[in-house]
Amino acid sequence: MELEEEIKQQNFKSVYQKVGINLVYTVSMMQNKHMKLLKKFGLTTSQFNILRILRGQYPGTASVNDLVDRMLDKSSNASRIVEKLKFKKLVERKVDKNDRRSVRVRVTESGLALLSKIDLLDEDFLFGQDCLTEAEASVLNDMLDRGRSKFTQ
Amino acid sequence: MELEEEIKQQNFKSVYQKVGINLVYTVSMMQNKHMKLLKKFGLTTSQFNILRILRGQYPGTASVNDLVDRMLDKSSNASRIVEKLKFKKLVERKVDKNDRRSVRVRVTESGLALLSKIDLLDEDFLFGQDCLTEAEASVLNDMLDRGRSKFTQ
DNA sequence: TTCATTTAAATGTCGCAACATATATTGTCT
DNA sequence: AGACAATATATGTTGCGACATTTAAATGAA
Repeated sequence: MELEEEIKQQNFKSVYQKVGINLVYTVSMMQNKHMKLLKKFGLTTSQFNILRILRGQYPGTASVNDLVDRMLDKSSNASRIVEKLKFKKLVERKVDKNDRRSVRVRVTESGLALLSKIDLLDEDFLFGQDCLTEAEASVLNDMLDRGRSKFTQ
Repeated sequence: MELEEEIKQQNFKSVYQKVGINLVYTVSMMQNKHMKLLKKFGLTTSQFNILRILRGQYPGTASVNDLVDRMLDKSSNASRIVEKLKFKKLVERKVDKNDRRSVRVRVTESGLALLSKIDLLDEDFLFGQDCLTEAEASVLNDMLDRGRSKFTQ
């Protein structure tokens, strides 16, 4: 369905304004649906993102600081999120021997198992071949990269 | 800057996965920056969205239900958001004469004035001609429309 | 060594969003 | 009319995110 119908707004000032609203609206729909999926596994979006970053490091570790850097939604609460994941035994923490201010976080076996269960369903949240050709997807990535340049602080 | 650098992740499973992450990341950057602008005017994103919808109806009104329907981030708290806007004298409320369950909400002069101040700065939050040609922007809108079809409930 | 500065993480506080439920009014069926 | 469902909004509760502050440890300069 076209955006105009979905949000019951007929006129945009420009095609650029429409892109802006379309981006926000589309991504918020994606995220809402994804959130509902994650909730079935007892995870919030932030918790899931952190687990995924940790999987990328496995069997190595990441510090809380690394996590903040790499999170899509940079959150100042990373340490509390890690705390919750630890409570669920999805990650383990250990003070860094070389720098005792720092904490090394590693995803557990059980965390990896949970992630791979979610992986199976996660494909559904992508614009896939049914929506875009690979070439189109590349173009889209490029446009996003160009657009994002305005927002890097 | 390319996504890979920004989030310090080198490999994606597919160009489609990269599109997904790119969308989330780019929109979250847009929104963060927009939020900071709105905060200077004492508004949250939801409050701003509601004001804009009401401007679209001006000098007419919208019910709380209309607002929920048209909000980009559908919120069950629309009535409390309206309450806050009323407290700031940016909107006024009146019980519907024909259906006394319903409330008619209208943006005030002062609300419109605030919106037009924000309008002046709002252009900066768009992918503009500096990023995309009009033709590209149309293609982007079309791709988003196609992608979004997977998420309509 | 000592003291200020920087860095990493944790914590306190506040407001908003999500979800469930309540209240008031209207519509519908018999 | 009376009972019950449907609709529109409001409200109670809970948990998370944003921001500021604190604690602890490392670094660096005098």
